[in-house]
Amino acid sequence: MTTPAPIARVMVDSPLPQLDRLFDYAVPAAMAGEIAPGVRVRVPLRSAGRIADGFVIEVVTEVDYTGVLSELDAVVSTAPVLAPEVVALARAVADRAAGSANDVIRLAVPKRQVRVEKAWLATRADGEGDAAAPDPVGPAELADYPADRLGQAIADGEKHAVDAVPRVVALPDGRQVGHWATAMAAAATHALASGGSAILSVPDYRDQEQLVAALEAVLPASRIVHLDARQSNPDRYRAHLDCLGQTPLAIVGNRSVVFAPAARLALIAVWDDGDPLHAEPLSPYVHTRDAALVRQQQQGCALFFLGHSRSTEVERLVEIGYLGTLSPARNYSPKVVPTAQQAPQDRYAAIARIPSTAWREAKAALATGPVLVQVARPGFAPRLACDDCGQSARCRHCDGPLGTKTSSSVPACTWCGKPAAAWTCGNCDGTRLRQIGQGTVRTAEDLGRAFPGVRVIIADGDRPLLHVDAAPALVVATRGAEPIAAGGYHAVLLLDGERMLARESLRVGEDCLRWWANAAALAKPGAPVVLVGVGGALATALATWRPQSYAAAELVDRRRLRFPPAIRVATVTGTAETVEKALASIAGLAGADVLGPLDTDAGVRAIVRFDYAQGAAVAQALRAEIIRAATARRKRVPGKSIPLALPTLKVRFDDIEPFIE
DNA sequence: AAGTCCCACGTC
DNA sequence: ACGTGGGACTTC
Repeated sequence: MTTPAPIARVMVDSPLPQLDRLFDYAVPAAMAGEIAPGVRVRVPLRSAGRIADGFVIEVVTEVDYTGVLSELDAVVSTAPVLAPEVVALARAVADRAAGSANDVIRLAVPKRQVRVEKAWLATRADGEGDAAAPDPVGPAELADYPADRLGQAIADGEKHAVDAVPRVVALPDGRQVGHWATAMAAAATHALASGGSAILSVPDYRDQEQLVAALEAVLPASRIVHLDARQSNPDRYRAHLDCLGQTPLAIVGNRSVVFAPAARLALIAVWDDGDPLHAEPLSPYVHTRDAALVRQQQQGCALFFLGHSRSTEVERLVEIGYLGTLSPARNYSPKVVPTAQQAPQDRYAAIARIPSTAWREAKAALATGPVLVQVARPGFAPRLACDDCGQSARCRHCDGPLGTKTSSSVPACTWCGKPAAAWTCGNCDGTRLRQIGQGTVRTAEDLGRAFPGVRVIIADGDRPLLHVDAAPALVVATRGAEPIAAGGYHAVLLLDGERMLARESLRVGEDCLRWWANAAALAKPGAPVVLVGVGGALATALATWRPQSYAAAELVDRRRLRFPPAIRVATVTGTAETVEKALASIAGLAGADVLGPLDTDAGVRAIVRFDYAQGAAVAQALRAEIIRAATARRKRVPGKSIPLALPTLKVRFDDIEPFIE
């Protein structure tokens, strides 16, 4: 009996939507021993001359294709770098967003590094990886949550919104981290102890630093892997290869870590899912949260969304019963003091725009420890305007807004950085500039005068700072860049609430609450957190430490207005013709409506709104239209022989940018 | 995207 | 009758 000839089903790496599917190739006898799902191959495409890269997805003996099969051109390497569970995830999230699985795979598999790969293959051949017993892991205690609840949830593969404890804790080695990091690390130990991996996604390197520190306190270093954008490509590739092994690992990283290989996955935990850094800016724009939800469904692992506040998306999932909630065993609310703008009593406090309550709290706290001052923007004067007509000053080169970085520096563009030496107003020909607003630098200078003799520390994008000590100091930081103070801040002043709320976005409210809650969580227990100049529902939600109530109220509004995430949206951009056809293709679907189309700089744009239940149908229909637009014959302009550019159609799901309240 | 086939038109 | 150039078509 002869064994049937193997056929490799290959995902060809191409940006073309019509090629985003499997192609079947005969496997030459010489390659039969080398191919397996996940290996990189080179394949002929269309004609002998053209060779494309691809991944073997399956090896089968029978296929539906009736034509003559081409043969694989070459096996690039025998390392199975594209894991089957990653293929399934890429396909599913791409389908959900009417995008290409290839685009997701490009995010999921780092660029090949030959040396790194050879070294990995060599250790694998030795049997080293699997033969050596992995360092043992015991489940760490999840103090502050009801006994065993989180551990049980992981064992049972439950899905939860987890309310983080707003405290700073000291690790055994003395490092200070947010309590959330220790909770996430402890959850990871439960996953690993049960024989499964844990994927831990955080928005930025600052959070990653805390999480890694917390993990190192409870896990052997051999069980921790990081995969993030700041790594060099060889490091990233090495980490990727490590994830392919059989040893359960804690895999830490930023948004793309949800696509890391992890065969026996026991837990996905996402920290602060409302942070915009969790939104993937590359097509098909899959958010960490959505990828995590899809992957949980496919692999049946536990899923936690941890946060000091709650995104409206997670609140929706809680309300429909898709996610449960896990809260700390007792109340850990920070002591929040909302303060309307009051006339400051101290002259210097007036200059520094600090109301008297805040000034008194800061002064008292500075006797014993550090005080955090959160502001909206970095630099000295974040914005400049014409002193004559008041119009915002813009850059001559790129039209970006001008600002100054220090009290003495030349005004410069905040986008392109070019100095604006001899500025004249585009509106009235005025030449004098007026400073608008106060950034970290100016606030620090003003506070230095209001609190003479006190050490002032600045932390913002230009001056990153992760930690400050427990000695008295004024720490002026932009939102999201706040350092952790040893033992917690003795007072926290949230200064620019009004300014932050002035931003035009559907998410201002939840963003502000997230920024304030994350800053409040850095306070020492019982230390005052003064929210300046903001009242209403947001101030109440922060003061009562019930951010989920705010999210729930926000969701009520979004339902009334049919705004995301009450419904889903797809932004459809293209030519008048392609957009019209795309809209026609979904016209019959119940629960879908269309805003537009209207003309924009990027072409004709329409926004489709639809219920979650219609998501698959909408995505499928729009995907078909994308392929149709990409393969449509070029049309000839009557009378001319020049072909028009290919008709294009772009579709982006769940982008809230177009929605402004 | 890009190689190949094919048809139409042009020239001898 | 034969050459060639631009488009349409397809990718296992």
